[in-house]
Amino acid sequence: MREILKNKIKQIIQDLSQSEESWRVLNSEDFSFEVSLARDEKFGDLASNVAMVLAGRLRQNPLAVAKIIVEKLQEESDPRIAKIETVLPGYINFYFSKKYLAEEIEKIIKAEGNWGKSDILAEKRYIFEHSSPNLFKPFHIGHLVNNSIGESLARIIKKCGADLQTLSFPSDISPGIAKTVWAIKEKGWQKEMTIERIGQAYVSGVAAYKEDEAAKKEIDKINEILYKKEKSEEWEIYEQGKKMSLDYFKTITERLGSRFDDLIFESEAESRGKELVKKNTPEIFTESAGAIIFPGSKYGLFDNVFVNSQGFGTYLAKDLGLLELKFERFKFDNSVTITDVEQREHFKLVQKAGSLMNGEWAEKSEFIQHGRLSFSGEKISSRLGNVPLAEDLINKVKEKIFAKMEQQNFSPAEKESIAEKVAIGALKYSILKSGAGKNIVFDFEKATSFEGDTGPYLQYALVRLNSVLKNAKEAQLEIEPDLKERASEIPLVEKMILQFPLMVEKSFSDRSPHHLANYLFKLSSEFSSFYAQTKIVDAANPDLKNNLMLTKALQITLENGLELLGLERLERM
RNA sequence: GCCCCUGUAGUUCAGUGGAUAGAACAAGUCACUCCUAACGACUAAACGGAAGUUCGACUCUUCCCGGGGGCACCA
Repeated sequence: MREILKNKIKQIIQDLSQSEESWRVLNSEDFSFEVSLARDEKFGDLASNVAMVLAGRLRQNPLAVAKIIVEKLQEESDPRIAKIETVLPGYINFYFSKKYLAEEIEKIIKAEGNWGKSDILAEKRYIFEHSSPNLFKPFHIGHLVNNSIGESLARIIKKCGADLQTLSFPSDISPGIAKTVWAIKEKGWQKEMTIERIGQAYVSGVAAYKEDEAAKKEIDKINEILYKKEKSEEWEIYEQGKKMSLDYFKTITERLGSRFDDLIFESEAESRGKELVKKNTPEIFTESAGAIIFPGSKYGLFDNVFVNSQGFGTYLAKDLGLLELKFERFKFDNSVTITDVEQREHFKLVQKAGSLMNGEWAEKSEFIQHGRLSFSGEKISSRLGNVPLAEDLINKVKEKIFAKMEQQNFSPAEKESIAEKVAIGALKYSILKSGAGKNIVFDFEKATSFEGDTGPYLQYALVRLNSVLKNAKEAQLEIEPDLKERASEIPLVEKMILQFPLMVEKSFSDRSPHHLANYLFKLSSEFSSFYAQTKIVDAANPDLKNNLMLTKALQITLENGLELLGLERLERM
């Protein structure tokens, strides 16, 4: 509809610039105007600033310009538009007709799971890399942020029509891993290795490396063994730990709702990256103090080591190797990688170095960042290191939900399943509701509160929608289109539904699901008001059929929306 | 020190150069025998500072102040 109106207005301006003397100035000039969603119900449904954009050029009063355009617009009537008005300082506001809205609602119900789909990325192939774990290190809440945003963006990109594959890049080789292997061996834990013990070993290995000279030497030796893949006791510990860490990674990411189409390991990328660096020295890289560095300072960045003086690739070389591996293994138009902001500058380096080797690599690769977490209020205890583990946080939230559900009669299994979905939903939503690149202040009380702008609020709205529809079914009220116009005013929530696809696209173009999250919250909130005012399942209500259609369309919108955020949908809670 | 990001109610966040800067939580008030109150209605409360560009700036530019990140062998 926006496009239709915009084109009509364009046509009018073109005609006027040919017929009217005073409009001739516009002829060759480039100007851009908008037909956008009205920001408030009072301003209609769509609004255009075209008159204000033109007024300056025409040296005419914006309102007068608006009136001329509206006059032309009204020459042929459109059944979809009920009213067009001009308002100071020069806006043109459009109001949808009831008929148009009823038709749109019907389309949504027909589209069902496809509602919200767009084709802005049709025919495009994407690979999306997120949730890359450090094997041998615990999956902490930083990973939770990466996973929540990454998973949601991946789903949004798919919804925009792209053919998308997901990828994760587990770190399975690094000095940190050597420290962990050393500690496992030292403690004799290889016989009874657990994921918990691996986490503890990482912490004590790191400490020993700093404080104990002898340990440092042994660890450096182990590091070499691991990089060179030498058969040894340490290598066996490593393999066992790697498998266990990887299984754990799969378990936790599946619990969060993610599955990966493929994994590329850092060890593989390391050897590839190292070769690349060596091959391009001294043309692109240079030797310095026994290491090979990329002279980023030549390009306004900074110098950093790609291959260290021991001859091992640092993570910069690994990411370079990964670039080559991606292009070798996958066919795609765009590759997106999401990492923590602390890596922002480093990826500029990788991208610059990559572009010097192969222009296509940099052109088709995009590196985006999510914000960091900090804490306020109650501290979440951490069993390992100083960052709380994702699992501990989820479980802590679950406890609060169990407490809240005490009075309700759910079977233990049902209770468990609801608590799990609500807990993960609460955490994910608290991450997704603010801009993806912004730092998040993680307040335990707020992140786990179930009131207001929260995941559970959205899930609860859906539960209510489902419940209303169930009641309607039991009362044998059919959901069917009714061409009779609504007797009452169109509720705001009905108009808001139409914005859903726009929010999906906006979330994609800003690479941030928060637009969708905020929209779904506003939609749910508006529905809650409607629900409080209107008894929907009421055979005596003249708008019964319209209300049932609306409820169904809302259910579809919220279901599809929650799916895109990666929140689980619930029948009851 | 240099580079990048950021600064909106008490708090946590929204806000395509345009119409009265929106929410949520906390505070205060009300409602609640009715499709699940994890709900609804209402009140009070904010653009870090200074210049500039513009018909018009929270939004763009510059400077200052505050917060975060990066700057050589960790990722």
